[in-house]
Amino acid sequence: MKNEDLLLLFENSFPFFDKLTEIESKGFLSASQTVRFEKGKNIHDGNECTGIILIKSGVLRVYLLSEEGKEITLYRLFAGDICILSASCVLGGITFDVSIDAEEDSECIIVGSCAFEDIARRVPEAKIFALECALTRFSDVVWTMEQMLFMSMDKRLAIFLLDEAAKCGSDTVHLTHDQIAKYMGSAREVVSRRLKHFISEGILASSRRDGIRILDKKKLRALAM
Amino acid sequence: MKNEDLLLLFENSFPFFDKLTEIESKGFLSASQTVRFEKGKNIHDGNECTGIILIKSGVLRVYLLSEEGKEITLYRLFAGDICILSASCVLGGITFDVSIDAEEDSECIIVGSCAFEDIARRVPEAKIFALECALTRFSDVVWTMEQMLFMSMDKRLAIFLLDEAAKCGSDTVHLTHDQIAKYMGSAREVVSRRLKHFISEGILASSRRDGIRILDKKKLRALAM
DNA sequence: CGACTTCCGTGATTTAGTCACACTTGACAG
DNA sequence: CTGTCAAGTGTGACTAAATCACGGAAGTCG
Repeated sequence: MKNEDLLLLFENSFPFFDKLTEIESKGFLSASQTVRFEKGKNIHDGNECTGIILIKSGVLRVYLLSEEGKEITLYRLFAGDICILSASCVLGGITFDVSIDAEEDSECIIVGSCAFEDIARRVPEAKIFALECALTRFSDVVWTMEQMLFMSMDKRLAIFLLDEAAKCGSDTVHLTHDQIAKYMGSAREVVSRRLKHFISEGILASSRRDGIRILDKKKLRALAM
Repeated sequence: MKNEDLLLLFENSFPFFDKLTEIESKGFLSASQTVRFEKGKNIHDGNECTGIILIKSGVLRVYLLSEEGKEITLYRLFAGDICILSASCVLGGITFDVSIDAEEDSECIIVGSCAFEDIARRVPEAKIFALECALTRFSDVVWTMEQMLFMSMDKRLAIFLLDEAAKCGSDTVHLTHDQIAKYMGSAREVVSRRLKHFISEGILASSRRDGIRILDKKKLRALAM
């Protein structure tokens, strides 16, 4: 990637970028590297401080991982989004660890956390940006939590499928039951059974080749209410 | 409360306070009022923007409330703590609502959100302070979430009781089963049954008058691991 | 065509949450 | 010193969800 392109991208992605001195922005650029992750690959596992990740293309999944291997997806990040929790060391007050996987083949730019930390110390706008970025994720997490606690499996599944269909602009969702379970913090068997139930009601159709297709969006929406 | 005392309190509680001009700090003071809440009273219900709450004494409980009346406690605030989510309007990116109750008779100072918003716009340090404050709560919420998802009821209850005992510096916890259930996002019956189980194992003793007393801290700690 | 992997289906069991109702305890008015 | 009342607790029956333990189908590749 050419340096001018990178500069342009940073100007668009980081609102504080025009507050930096020439030296600072050069340092910022030189601490950045473009990285490709193939689908399914782990990007960050909570131990080291990977740095700030800017997603150029693809999808990243940010999740909690328990010692026993159970997962719950906190949120997902798409092209243009910025992942700040992979650089939690630059944020005072974050005491938990997340894991991050590439959900699709993804191209990202990683800004080393030290470089960012240095900027954040000197430029309040940069610090504010990072904190605000983290805070929008706070909202995502609370939404996930509310779903888990207050909604039935059927409702959550209906919401998930509708969301997913809307996101990829099609009525068909290409995900395995196991993936869905992990997004929802549930178990594959549970998802399978609920899906089977939906299919028997004529709401969905499913095949290995074609994935899960939504037949009756109205009924599904009614379930999601 | 005398104005000088309030000033001193603010200087100690808000690290950005010495960055304010005389006019700003006067405005800040005049937007503040001391309020007493009696035990059990609701302080904030998510709709209006109450303002920033500084706890002088007592305990506040911050929780999510579902439409059906189900609750989960996110965290609790004690003397010296600052509640920022009651002024979520000053934080960009917070899209959820919390409810807040006084868990004990509490004395608080409430700073009007408009006044704070005004300061935050002008003084980066104030904004950073508010965001960082919110972020430490983010960590609390994730911890709560991890407990709910990854731990058994017995383990969570053991952790809760040990925490509680440590907090009040005694081996006896004075809470009803219903309160405990609400802290843990569970149901009273479940808590009752698990407590009964603990009692039958000789880990706890319980009476209406004296509350729940921890007899065998070692066993309880083993359960909490 | 096997051999293999990934994904899915299903029953049995356990844990947790929900519902309905009865019992105990302590407070306090009469 | 009782009745009455509310708050807190105990318990069984039921449902939802998670977990365990399989076995079977469908695609993949040597």
